[in-house]
Amino acid sequence: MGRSPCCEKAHTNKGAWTREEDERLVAHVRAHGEGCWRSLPSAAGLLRCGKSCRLRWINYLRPDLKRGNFSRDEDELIVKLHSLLGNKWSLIAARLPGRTDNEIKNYWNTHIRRKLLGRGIDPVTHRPLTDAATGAAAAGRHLLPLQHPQSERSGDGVQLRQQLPGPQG
DNA sequence: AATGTGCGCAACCGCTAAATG
DNA sequence: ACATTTAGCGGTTGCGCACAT
Repeated sequence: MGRSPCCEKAHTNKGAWTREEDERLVAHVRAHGEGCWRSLPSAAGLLRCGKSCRLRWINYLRPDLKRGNFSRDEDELIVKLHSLLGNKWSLIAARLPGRTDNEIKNYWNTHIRRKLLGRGIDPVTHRPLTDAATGAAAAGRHLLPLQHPQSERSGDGVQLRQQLPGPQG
């Protein structure tokens, strides 16, 4: 049958990573590369799920991460890309070197989304909010999810790449 | 100074497409 | 062709900190 299980269900740590765990993960990836996440935990001596290791590496430990505040250019680029791609954070992150999809997603939800709402712009459609929608947004209710036709999962925004700006730097 | 509240970030959860036997 | 697992993605949650009361 298929592959062997992803990770041992028992004896896996959860929650915040310790410094020692980080060091083990970094050392292992440096030595062996970002290969098979499934076998990485045992090979690196970590009591973590491979999925957790991958997330930790991509979002926090990768050496090419910028970290720190988003520049105004990055801010504007995220808004522009989001208007074209919708919540395709990985695609947006691919256009922002040194930034991760998780980081951009967090930044969007905590900063940009609020900023757009403050300007009376719907963060989903990037269009001016109607009075009714404004009321709903102000009340913190769920707006109807609006699919960006170009950003359907199947299409993956491939066609869009022609109209998108190139990677920064 | 103590308590309450909101925000930001890291990590987890659940799902899907792709890969594998 | 099918069943099963992996890798990756997006949504959500929970903790810790800063600020307000």
